[in-house]
Amino acid sequence: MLQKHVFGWRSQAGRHMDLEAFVATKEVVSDSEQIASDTASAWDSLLQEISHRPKRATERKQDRAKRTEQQILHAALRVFARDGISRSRIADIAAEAGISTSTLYEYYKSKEDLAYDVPLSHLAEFFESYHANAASRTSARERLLLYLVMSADYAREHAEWARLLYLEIWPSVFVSDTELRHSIDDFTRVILFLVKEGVAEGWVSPERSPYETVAVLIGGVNQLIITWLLYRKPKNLTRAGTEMAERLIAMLENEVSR
Amino acid sequence: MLQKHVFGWRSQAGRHMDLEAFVATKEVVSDSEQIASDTASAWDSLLQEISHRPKRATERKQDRAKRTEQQILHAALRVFARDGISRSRIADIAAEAGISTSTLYEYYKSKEDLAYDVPLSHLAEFFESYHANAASRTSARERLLLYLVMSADYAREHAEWARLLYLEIWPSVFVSDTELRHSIDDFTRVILFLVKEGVAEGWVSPERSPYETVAVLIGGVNQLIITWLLYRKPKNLTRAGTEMAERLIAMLENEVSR
DNA sequence: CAATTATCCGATAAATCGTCGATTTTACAA
DNA sequence: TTGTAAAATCGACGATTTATCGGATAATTG
Repeated sequence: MLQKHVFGWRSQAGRHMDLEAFVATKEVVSDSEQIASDTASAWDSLLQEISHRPKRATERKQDRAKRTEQQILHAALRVFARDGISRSRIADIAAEAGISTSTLYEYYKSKEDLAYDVPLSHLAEFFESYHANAASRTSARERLLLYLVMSADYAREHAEWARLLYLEIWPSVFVSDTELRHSIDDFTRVILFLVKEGVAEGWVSPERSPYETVAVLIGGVNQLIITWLLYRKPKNLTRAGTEMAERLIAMLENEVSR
Repeated sequence: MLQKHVFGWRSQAGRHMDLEAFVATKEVVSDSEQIASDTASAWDSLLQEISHRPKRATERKQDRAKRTEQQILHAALRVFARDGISRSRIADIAAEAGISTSTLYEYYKSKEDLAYDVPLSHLAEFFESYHANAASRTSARERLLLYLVMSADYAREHAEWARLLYLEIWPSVFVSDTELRHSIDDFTRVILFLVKEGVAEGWVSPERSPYETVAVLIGGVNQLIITWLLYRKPKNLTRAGTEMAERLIAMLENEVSR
């Protein structure tokens, strides 16, 4: 059981992207076509990396077990979203999944462990969904707009999951050193990347710290989502998310064009 | 024990402010002096209300007990901030406070109950501190700037408390129907009030939903604070908070002056 | 089909929460 | 000061929940 911690846990696969991108952009190039292509490839690598981050170290051998794992995750999401993590009982989740309590412990070593694994699959799905939709967008501005709009809309579509992630897990300190933390960090890395591209494209002020700009963007959208999750206001989250995203980007543009 | 829930709990005192403010501003007035005075009084009433929101229904009779209550709150803050709420043990908190576990239950009926009471006193202190500092500011713009800057700075000064509030409690759904939820709502009400004043003063766009504007402001500042709590970046939170606040307000101003 | 491994579960240990009655301390009036 | 009722404290104990372990059952492999 301890072995799980020592290795196999939190694989480092896919961590080489930064180096590759670094090498790629350091190549001596002369025409802007080449540069654009490099940037594009860095963008693809980033998306590739974040959607392929490995989920679990231990892989189940039997089909039945894979089904059980899915049932546990599904049941846990339902129960956690209904009762909140701290009020939820492992026994309830196991019952909901149609297995015994001890079987659940065969899959997850603690309630905390389970809670941190539940949001992962949806997060990966979001990244994949974004990856598909972003293919047609060429400018960083369009990509960023889509990203912000989609994150609000995804929360609306998967309210149980969003409730768990945004209201209970996202800010928690104790997610550190967790696969989930890496995925959450990935979420912000995408925005950071696009903001830096925005500077290159000339519609984001180079005078401002990109990190501060990221905080403004994520903060605004998340605050909107959290308010919706808590009070179901605004009624139409999709539209509010679009308006918020467009407004935030327009605000950034205003900073340079004056 | 159930009685505690039925009454005495979550006092409604101070809930009449809205009505009073409504009546005041509906008075027929002709000159702008009078309007300004009314607005000022509404502002004072708001600050008055939020800093005097009653803390607990049950008041301790003995000096020793009041000291004990303080010791519990102090110990709980330390332990919660160190271990996180869910990992903290009531026994540890009691030990840290120098009392027995059963005595602690004499004061708080559950760990959850305790966790939701801990942030209250600091929140009240923040409001009082702001109230004092805001006295010299006359425009809504200055008051809002001060509010945002002070909230970031207060988090820096009281990092343990901020860690508890921002990373564990603020977004939690289960704070609903709690005295704490009212205080957190108060926090946003102040900003909402100032945003609406900003529209009247002409530097906030009337085309935008005030609620959306509030989300942008709170979201940006909170995201900054959360990032600092998690990663201690940016190093200098006070300066970063000031920059963030000034930037956000400038962004709002940009929306109208073009 | 036998051997091996993976999965599942009932029984039970361990940890933590929360309660109760008895005891001590405090506030205060006489 | 002292008696007394109320307030506060605590140790012992019950209840709930988390987590473990060894064996039974099912799947896989050769």
